Parts: sequence; C-alpha cells; structure tokens
Amino acid sequence: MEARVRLSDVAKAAGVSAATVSRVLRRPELVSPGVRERILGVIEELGYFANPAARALASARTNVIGILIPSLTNNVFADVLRGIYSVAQDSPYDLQFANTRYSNLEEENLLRVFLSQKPAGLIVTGTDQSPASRTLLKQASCPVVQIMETGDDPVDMMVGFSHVRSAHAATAHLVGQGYRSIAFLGARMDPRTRRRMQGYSRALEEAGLFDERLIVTTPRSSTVTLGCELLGLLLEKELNADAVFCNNDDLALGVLFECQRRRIAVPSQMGICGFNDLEMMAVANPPVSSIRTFRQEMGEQAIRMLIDRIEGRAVTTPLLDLGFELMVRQSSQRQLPPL
Amino acid sequence: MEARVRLSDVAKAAGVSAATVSRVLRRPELVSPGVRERILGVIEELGYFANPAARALASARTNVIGILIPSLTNNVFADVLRGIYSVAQDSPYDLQFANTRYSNLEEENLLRVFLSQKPAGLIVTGTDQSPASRTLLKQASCPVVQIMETGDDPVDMMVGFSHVRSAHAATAHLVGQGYRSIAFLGARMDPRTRRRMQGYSRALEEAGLFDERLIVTTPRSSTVTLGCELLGLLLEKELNADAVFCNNDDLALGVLFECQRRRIAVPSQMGICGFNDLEMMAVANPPVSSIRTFRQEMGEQAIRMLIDRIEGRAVTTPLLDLGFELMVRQSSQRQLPPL
DNA sequence: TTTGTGAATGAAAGCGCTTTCATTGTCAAT
DNA sequence: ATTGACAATGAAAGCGCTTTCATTCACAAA
Repeated sequence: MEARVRLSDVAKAAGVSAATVSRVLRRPELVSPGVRERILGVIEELGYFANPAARALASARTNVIGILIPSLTNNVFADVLRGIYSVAQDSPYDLQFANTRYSNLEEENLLRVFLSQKPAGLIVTGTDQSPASRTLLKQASCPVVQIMETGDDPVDMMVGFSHVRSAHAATAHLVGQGYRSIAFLGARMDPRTRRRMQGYSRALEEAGLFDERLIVTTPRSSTVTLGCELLGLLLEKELNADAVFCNNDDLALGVLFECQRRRIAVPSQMGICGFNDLEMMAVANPPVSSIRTFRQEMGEQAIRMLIDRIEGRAVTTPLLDLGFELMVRQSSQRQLPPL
Repeated sequence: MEARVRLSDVAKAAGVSAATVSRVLRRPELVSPGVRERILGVIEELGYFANPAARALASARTNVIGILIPSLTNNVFADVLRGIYSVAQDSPYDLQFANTRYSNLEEENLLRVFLSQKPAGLIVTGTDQSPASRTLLKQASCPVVQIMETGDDPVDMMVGFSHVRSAHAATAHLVGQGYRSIAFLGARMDPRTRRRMQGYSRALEEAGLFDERLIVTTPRSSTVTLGCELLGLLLEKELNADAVFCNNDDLALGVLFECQRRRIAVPSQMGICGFNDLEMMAVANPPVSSIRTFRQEMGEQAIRMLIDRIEGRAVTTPLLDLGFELMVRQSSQRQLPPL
C-alpha cells in the first residue's frame, strides 16, 4: 500500500501553498489561470483525491444528500430512487439512503444521524413525520424536500401528488361504469394508503354507495399473492361486490389472477382498478386499469429542487403537484348487464 | 440553532478528559465501570452524537460499508439489499450504495471513490470486474465480498449461486417434459444473463436439441411488456418453438400473458420457465415454473461475512454457494400430446 | 516498608483539509 | 511619484475526534 497523496503533497509538487490547492478545488476563480492549470496538472498526475472526512471536518459541511424512504423493496420507491439517481449522477453530491421501514421512530433516529453529519440536503418521504422529526427538519440548516404527497404545509419544499384526489378519481370512474358495490383492498396501511382509502370513501359517499364492510385491509405488506387472499376475504363476506379498487397494482394483479381462478369474469362480473400503473398492468389479460403516477419524475424534480436550493438558485415552485392520470383499461370497462 | 454538543462538552460535564469519553465510546472495557456509567449518562442527557467526519479523520478509517450494485430498480437487487439491510441495521456500520448501471467503467470510478474513503468493507456484484477494478479490490485494505455468483477465483470472499447450473437445470427440466424446441428469451445481456444462456445452451446440446435461432435476446432491460414482445419475435421466426426458458420472471410473465392473448395453451402448446421465482409466479394462471434463488439470504450472508472479517472473526466459508431450487409448476408440466 | 505491576486516566499531538487574515504585488487614478 | 484598490497568494489556526505516551494510584509481592 503506497501512502495516499495528500493536499500538501500536491502543494509541494506544484510549488504553492496548501491554501492555493484547496482554492483550486473549491473556488477556482480565486486562483490565477496559470497557477490553476499547473495545479490541476499535478493533481491529475499524482492521482490526488480529497479526503472527504477531512474536508467535511474542516468546512463543517458535507456534500451528502440524505434520503429517507420507507422501503427499498417497493417498486414505487425504486422508481423514485432511479429518478433521484439519474439527476444526482452528474452532480457533485453523494447520495445516502436510509430505510425508515415505515416507522416514525426510526425516521426520527435516522434524521438525527443524518443531521449530525450536516448534510447538504435532505429528502424525506411523506408529510406524516413525528412532531420531533418535523422540528428537526424545520431547524435543519439544509434544504429539505418532502416527496410522495402534496399538502399546504411543507417543511420546506414538496413534490408529489394527491392520494385522496387520485383515489377519488379511480373510484368515481368505477361508479361511472355502473359498479354499485365497490370494495377497497389495502395492504400495509401507511399514511398514503390511508389517504387513498379516504378518497375512495369520499367518492362512494358522494354516490351514496359507501359501505364500510367493503373495505378489506391488512397490515401485511402488499404482494400479488396477498391480492388473491384479500379478494378471497372479500368474497367470503358475501356482499355481492362487483368491483375492487386496489391500493396498488400488486394487489390488483392478484385480484385478477384470483378472479381467473374462480371464473369470475373481469370486467363484467368484477371491475378492477389498481394504483401506480406498473408497466405490467397494460399487458395483463384483460389489461388492468390503474392510476398512473409519476414516480421517476418525482425523484428527478425532488433532487433538482434540492440542488438548486443548495447552490443558492431560486426555486420557482417549491410546492410541486405532479398530478396523476387515470388509465382506463378493459378491467374496469363494464359491458353493462341486461336489466 | 443551538451549537452541537461536542465530545469535549461531554467530557467537561462529566468531569473527565476527552480521551476517557472517547474510550467509553470505542473501547469501554478500558474505562472503570463507575466512570463509564457516569459518562454514558451525560452522553444521554446531552444528546451527544459523534461527528463522523472527525472520527473518520482521526482514526483513519470509517464505519462505512460500500455496496456496488448494477441496478436499484431490479427486483433481484432490491431483495439482496433488503437482506443486507436487515443485518446491517443492528450493526455499527453505515451502508453506502452506489449504482454501477451495469458498466464496468462506472464501477471502477465508484470503486476509487469508495476506496478513497477507506471503507470498513465492500460488497460488489459479480465476478466480471475490469482488470483495474480487480487490482483495486485486491489491494484494498478492507474485506470484500462478491455477490450473485460463484466461482473459484474470488477477490476475497464470495456468496452466490451458479447461473450456469441453475439454467441448465431449468432447461433440462423442459427437455424432460418432452419439449423439443426450447427457446431462450434474454434481456439486458449482463454477465449473469450470459451465463444462464450458457447453461441453457449446454443442456440443449446435451440433448441434441440446440438451435441458435431459438435464442432471442435484446439489450433492453427486462419488463413484462418486453416478454410479450420477445415471444412475438420468437413466433415470427416460425420455428415451432414449444417452450421458452426466460432469463427472468418478468419476461416469463410477459410470455404467459402473450400466450393467453394468442390463445396458445400453456403448458400443452407452450411450456414456460422463468428465473428468480418472484412471488407472483406461484399465483399466475397457470402458475409459472421458475428457478428459485436465495436473494435475501445472499445479502444477509454477504454482510455477515463482511462484518465477521472486519471484526477479526474467522470466516469459515469464504466461498459460499447458496444453490437454487427448481420450482416446477403447471406452466412447464406438459400433458404429453397424443402420438 | 519498599518495589513492581497493571489498571485508569489525562495531556497533547495529530488526522487532512478549509478559511480567515495578513501580506505582497500590480495597476489605475491622482 | 504617490496613493488606493484589488487580485493573488501564503501562514496559521482550527474542525472534533483518536491515540500514543506519560502519569498517577492501588495493591500484591518481597
């Protein structure tokens, strides 16, 4: 192991002081062009890499952007992460993820850990932080973006969409198709799932069709298999459900599979609408209706806003609603039954 | 903003020197129980958090474990990450991910960045690093685990399974079921996909059934929709394919959907076998055969081995083959056609 | 009592950078 | 020529820890 090249080695080799080398790296405009080029040459030649710890310690800040998401395995967050990544890749910032596992307490702890590092910025999920977390975020000396939801009380910046409105739209669509006994299937009842349930409930109340027995939920996290099971539970209740709005597409696909197995015709005997519009929904048989959400774009926008703020640029829209799109497909287009 | 609590603040409040506080944190056995308890109390009371930058700078090492994976959005890696997480959560180590995007060049760059931080350990994907990366890893002053594959020439430690053997088993199974024109569908031809293709080819050659025209691949990354398309491409070739082995389950599900649409009976007219055994495969109609791989366990083992090594414990099996399991389901169990 | 030993603690020197402040040199304005 | 302003650079003081080395003290052995 050869010793690491330090800033002072570069300085010595270039015949300048350490301060000047540091300036070349941090504020190159402060160094005369000739010296700057020479130093850059030496850096290249020696293969110098700044020690991030020393840098962070001396400057009392890092180039770390912390990201708190509830789950790594959920497709939704994977897409968001991809968006974040694609933008951050070309920036000088390092991303650091942490997984709150849908726990406000873990979130709070992780937040403290992150903040203790003086991150350049922070991305957190949702609006349902614990009061302590919220205070921490408010007092944070770095910009913060909340993602996945909209709301009128951002900690700092926010980008997402309305779960209530999108679920309302999906449910209203089912009502419009003539379904009368529309169930809600929900897994892992996180705040966003709850809001979707709210949108569902509101739409049915407006149509005079609400019946709480039609709501089937579980704290387990959602899978296709779970969709099959939840449909089974629903059918056991013998409420003559003729449609289901699923909290997400995994469940919706499971419902579709289970309907096939039980010879329940989709969409005539059972309408199905999912949530998130995973790519597979469009190629299932029949294709499954869903609410399209802009997950990757959400990630991209979040990190862009953050970087703009970090670098002192004005953020024109600190509260960004990306909306949603109802993708109507065969699974929810009922051929109206004969009277 | 209240000033951060420093080690020296704790020391002052506890009436001891900074060195002693540091010892309580790093090597508590060196401090007498009474003093230790008192200091821990003060730490708790003041809400002291060590500054990781200062710590790293002073000790010339970090508690960061770097993880290099090719993709964040792939289910497979998501499962591996979950495994890694579940173990690391209760350890003092911080995880830091980076995404190589299936590029050896990016991997090399990221490796340099990681190594410049003197990580406590490193997890990298696969065995196909560039020669330069391999050299970097060999010279690394920290333990390294390669995941996702087995091989006889590990950089340091390795945990995974044989893609060749598992694909061979899947293909041999299809042969055994009486299929005679077995296609291979592959997307994003990364090294592991290639090895699966090798296993497929070998099995068919052994059976005297190999025909390279039956191989349909694309550099695009795999989706269910792509499975539909690839099946379309295969059928256009009019080779009377009667089975497909898919590089992964996304493709396999797409093939199933496309068969349904084209009224191709599965498994009688078309056998299907996927790879990875995502949970949804078991509940599709018909259930789809697949190769089960132990992704989460792979992550768990990888980080365990790493931590054991970091902490100086002997690793009994530095080259761990987790194997695989052929999950035979209806999609590949042909009712043999009449003669 | 004296001595040696080891456990417990403190003093102080960095770790490799950044940044403030001081210094020097250059050039336009007077 | 003199002054002032500003650009370019260097000296040096930390940033908040860890760790080496020295010191103190208690206690067992002689």
